Amino acid sequence: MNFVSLSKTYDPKPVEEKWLKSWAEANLFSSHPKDSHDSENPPFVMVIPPPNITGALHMGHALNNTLQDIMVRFWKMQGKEVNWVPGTDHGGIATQNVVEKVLKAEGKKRTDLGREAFLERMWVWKKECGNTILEQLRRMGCALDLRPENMRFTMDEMRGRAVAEAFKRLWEKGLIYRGERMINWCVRCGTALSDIEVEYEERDSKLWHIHYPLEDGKEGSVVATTRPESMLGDTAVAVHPEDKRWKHLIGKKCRLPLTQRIIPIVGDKAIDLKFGTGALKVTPAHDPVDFEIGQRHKLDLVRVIGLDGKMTSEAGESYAGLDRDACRKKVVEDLKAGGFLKDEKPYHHSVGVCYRCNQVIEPLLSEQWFLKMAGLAQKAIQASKSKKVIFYPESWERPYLNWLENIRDWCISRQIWWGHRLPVWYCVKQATVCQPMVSFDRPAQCVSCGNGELEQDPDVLDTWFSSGLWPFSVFGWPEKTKDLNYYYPTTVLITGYEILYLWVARMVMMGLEFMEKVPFKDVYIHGIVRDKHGKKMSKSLGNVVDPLVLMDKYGTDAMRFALAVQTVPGRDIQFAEESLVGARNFTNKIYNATRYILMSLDQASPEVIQKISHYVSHPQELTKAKLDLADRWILGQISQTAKSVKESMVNYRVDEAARIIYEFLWGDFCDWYVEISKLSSSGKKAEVLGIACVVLERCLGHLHPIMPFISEELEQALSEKLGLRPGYLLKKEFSDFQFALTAEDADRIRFLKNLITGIRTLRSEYNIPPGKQIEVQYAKLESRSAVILKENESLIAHLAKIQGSIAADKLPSKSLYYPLSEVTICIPQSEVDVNKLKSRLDKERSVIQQELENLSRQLEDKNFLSRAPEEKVDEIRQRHTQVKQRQSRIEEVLKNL
RNA sequence: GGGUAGUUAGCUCAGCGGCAGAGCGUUCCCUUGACAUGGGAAAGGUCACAGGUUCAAAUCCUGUACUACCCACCA
Repeated sequence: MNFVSLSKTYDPKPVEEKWLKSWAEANLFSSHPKDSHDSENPPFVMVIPPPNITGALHMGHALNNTLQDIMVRFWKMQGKEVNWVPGTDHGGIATQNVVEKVLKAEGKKRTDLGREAFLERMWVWKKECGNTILEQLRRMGCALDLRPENMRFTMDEMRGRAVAEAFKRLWEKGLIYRGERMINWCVRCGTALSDIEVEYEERDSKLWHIHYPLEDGKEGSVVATTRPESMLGDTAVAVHPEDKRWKHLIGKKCRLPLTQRIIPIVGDKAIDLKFGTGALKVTPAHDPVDFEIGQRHKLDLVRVIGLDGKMTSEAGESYAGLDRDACRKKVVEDLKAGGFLKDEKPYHHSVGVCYRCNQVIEPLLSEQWFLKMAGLAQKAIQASKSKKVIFYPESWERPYLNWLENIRDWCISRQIWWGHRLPVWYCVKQATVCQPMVSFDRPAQCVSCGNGELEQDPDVLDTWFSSGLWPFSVFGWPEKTKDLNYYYPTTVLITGYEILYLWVARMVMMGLEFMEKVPFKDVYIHGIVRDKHGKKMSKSLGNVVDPLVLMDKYGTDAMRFALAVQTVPGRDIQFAEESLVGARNFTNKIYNATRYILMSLDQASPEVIQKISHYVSHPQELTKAKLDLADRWILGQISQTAKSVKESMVNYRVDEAARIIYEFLWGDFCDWYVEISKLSSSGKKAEVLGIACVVLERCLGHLHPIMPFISEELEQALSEKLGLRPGYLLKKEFSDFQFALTAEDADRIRFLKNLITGIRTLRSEYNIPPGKQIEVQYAKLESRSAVILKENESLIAHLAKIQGSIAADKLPSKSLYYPLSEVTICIPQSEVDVNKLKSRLDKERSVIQQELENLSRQLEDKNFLSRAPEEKVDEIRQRHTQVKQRQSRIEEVLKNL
């Protein structure tokens, strides 16, 4: 790129395209396993949370993958062998729903196609959607080896075998069982769900009070319910045994309204005396609590709601076939007509809904496959308590433990088509007699009777079952592969808190069960990306932002930076597009700073260039050169920055790292050093330009994990200009460079910055044009400060735009004054607005007065002097001296006005 | 009902024992030869509230209020 002739603003598009192509061609992101695991220098390994193939990636993915890519690039640059394993997830119900929606638009249902044809459609979808996702990951600059042969998919052959093997082992261990239980049924999706796949939503409804008369028609009990339609399946009324209102009824029978059924009134301690009427209608077939009560009292089960959400024939002639909602209306009407409805109160409560389609969940009794969790959870709890798994931030450990401690068996079977078919085979001839067989491939014959006609269980596994195996299935488990040996366990998992239980906890359990090692050492939990008002992004709210659009508009680096700098571990981001403007401006700043340095290099002689490139390759040599204060300062700053950035990165504080680089690059480097460098004499040029190049190059290195494109572009342009061997930043080895700023130098810089700012403030306040050269007098200058001023005369002149300066013994009259601790700055003027000057100084006086009082109080406090650390006391003393000096200067000026 | 996090400038958020910070927004000045996607300067704060610990609290502890989220079988 020709920086001199090209535009003044950075254009990310061509740069991104260029490097994406270049990185892919260089196969920069692949990893190769070593024969043995080196525990001294373990590889950095991460498996991607495989995106569901439900559509395009959203901002959550952008954040997740930005964070992962930052860690990957960072550790790669630290010289680690890095493997970031890419893949996608089949996404079970979610994906099936998406394709069903597409079919619906064509006027078809999945049942019209049949299982086989439908699955074909699913695979077509998988291919398209998978490619879209790949393209997005690529565009984001993710350092993933996305070649087809390196891609994993939860439903590819290898992962399929892993799933079947895991199922088989758990089955043989007796951890998987089949049974009829109360499960969560999604009427719309037509499948069972596990407990954590049910979400709860607050809804406005009613609480109906219904009179259940006694058998003989006399006054019985009044029950309270939110689900009147379920009364058709009631087989008892339950009251608390100690409830004075109702306990006399226990043992009696009542007549279930709208039916001919006679049901008992039972006493059960599970009843909450304070709720509703204190009497509960018991529907054992359609409510988990009622089911338990039913078990305790040996009640009948009457199923009135079918799998399709319609009332069954058991509901009675007038209701059978009605949709559950319609039935509710009719039941309420009928109760009203029959005089049974005693009350109808507005009621706000939470109802369970399907996490994939938002429809109300129907709890019902069904035969399903379950995985026993207690033992698995116990090991996962231990792993966390013994710090084998560490959460960042650690506040997520408790919810994780809490969930595991209260875990219930996992319903793993789903009645959908898209997923891993249960590896269970039945003998067609004698299904009830012969043993079911568990195997990935179709067994040749029935083990019990030798019959060859076998049928596979129609159910598929919960999509999270295969996800749970991901950290080792990606490496070829159950085969003992080289990959598995070298890469497992992985280093860190980076994911959002919304799938802590669904996924993270399951991976830990499965990893411990099958690999006997935790699947990852660290878990970095990030938040979700919300809109600028703090609302969750959703299609229905219309507040969804497409990462691709943002990348097009502001550049990928800008989007990545904006996300990175706003991400505090575990916390949500309120994301406003404005934040991208700031990030985009930052890319422009970096580009222009580099452009300026390249332009300067253009003007340098070949000898100077050679010298500079020597410095860039051997920065330590700079310390031997004759350095000015500003040179020493910026070298000290970059050293400090390097240290801080690394520390933040190691602790997953990507936001801190981003902020540190931003502040250094813009605040220290551009605003001060580059400006200062502009006045360097030609004799010193090689050193100053050399320092600028060294500092900039290192800064680009630190920036690379966060902003890979622009850093690569500028670094390579710089290398080229300096005639250095080109190479990717990712592979670049920066020699260790440390330069410590002395306390004296730090103090000198502080003084100079205050001085320059002071002069600028006066200029600004009194509308002295920035370009106008003025003269400054330094009144009552200390001898030490005089030396600093003398040594940095031209620097001050340049930055504060002053023409000349003289040291004065007394305060000159008719001046603008700006008292510092060490000197009083005076700008002589023909006309001075004394009142304005006075009011500012008065204000400063009161501020400084307050500060001085605070400092004095501390220094007079014996407890402070004896108990505070010595360096703290020294610090306060020093500050006290400075503030005191400044105060007396302010007083002096005020007296003179 | 239990738990977790948050409450700091107009907005979005850092800071988490030792001078209250950044970005955006606001006001003023500036086309200076990297950048107006820029430079310089300024205004703006009872760090939610009440107690406590400490020489010292925005920061640690306790409680209160509000907000958000998570968990739980409130019919």
